[in-house]
Amino acid sequence: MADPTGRSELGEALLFLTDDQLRKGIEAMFFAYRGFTADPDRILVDQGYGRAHHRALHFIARSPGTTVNNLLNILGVTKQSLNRVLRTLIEDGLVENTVGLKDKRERNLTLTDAGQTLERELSFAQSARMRKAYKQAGPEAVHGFREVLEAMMDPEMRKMYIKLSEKGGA
Amino acid sequence: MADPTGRSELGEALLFLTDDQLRKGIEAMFFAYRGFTADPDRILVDQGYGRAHHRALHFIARSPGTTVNNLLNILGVTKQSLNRVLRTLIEDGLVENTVGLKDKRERNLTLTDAGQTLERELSFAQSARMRKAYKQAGPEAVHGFREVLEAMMDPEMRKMYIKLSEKGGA
DNA sequence: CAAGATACGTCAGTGTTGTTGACATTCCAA
DNA sequence: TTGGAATGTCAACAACACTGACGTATCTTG
Repeated sequence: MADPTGRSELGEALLFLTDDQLRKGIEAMFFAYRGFTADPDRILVDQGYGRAHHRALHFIARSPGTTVNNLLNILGVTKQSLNRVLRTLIEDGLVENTVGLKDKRERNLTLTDAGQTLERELSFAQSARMRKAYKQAGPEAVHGFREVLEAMMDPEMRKMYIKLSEKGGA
Repeated sequence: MADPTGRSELGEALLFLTDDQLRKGIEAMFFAYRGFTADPDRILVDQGYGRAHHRALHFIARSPGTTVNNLLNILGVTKQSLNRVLRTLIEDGLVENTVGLKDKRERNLTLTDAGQTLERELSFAQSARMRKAYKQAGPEAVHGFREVLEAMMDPEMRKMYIKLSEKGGA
């Protein structure tokens, strides 16, 4: 509401769907995502890691004991790519890799204490920015924020997202 | 409003700032950004281009005649990195590079007809997803979406974003 | 048990995108 | 006019993603 695009012939109900509004949304996503990743990136550079390491740490922390295959589905990368990242994390003693109990083909991934420490540091940095943004925008805006993001996901990603939300969020 | 997190001891006013809510926001950004870039990426692969080419095309289309330096500030990469992208786009006849009139050190960048065609195709694909998400979430949600994203940007990025918004959006 | 499917890891090759370093051109100001 | 700053270009290198192929261990099914 209060949408000063100057084009009123469509009626106010659809003004938020003009090309200009959509373009603003696109550019907002671009610039915001840069901020979103900036703080963890700074920490990771010092350690010789990249964004891929952060993602792996995050989702292992989120689902301790998860399998490689599950992580693959969540992250949407190839196993070769993930393997490179996991290998360095295991070598550096941040992630532990144990043979599955039920199915010995599987590997269960967990964070070591050192891994948890780094993950919490990254999470804290990213959350701090998110908290500031949330606080500044207010609860209603946050609700809308998540509504739009959720509607923007591919269906399969949305399933993952909801599954994760339910797990931690009840 | 209507925030069913089940934890009421903090008082409803701050429930949207719990660690769990912040984590959901982080994961929503991650999954949504994948969707956000998925459609253009598919188109670009066929052409032998990447996401960097899309970004360059987008912001040249947005500010025809812009300089390399300006683009550098917007995109936040090194000039060498941008130059490689620009070179291929120029070689392929999608972007035109003319010596600056006032300052001959500068290069003014514009899209050729072919460049405009591709840029519109990419923009259309990305906008289509954004439109669907906007329509599904509704105008109020869209407002909140943009509020939060804007609050998440680094100050300098926010300046760029607002400057661009004003240019196209008046 | 034999055969096929599944889960994971690895090697080789390629492409995009980021980086640093070196350099040419142009502008501006002392 | 000369030196410094700004702008843009070329070259080499590193990080990280992808495809394709293969090997091993394990599970599942006929």
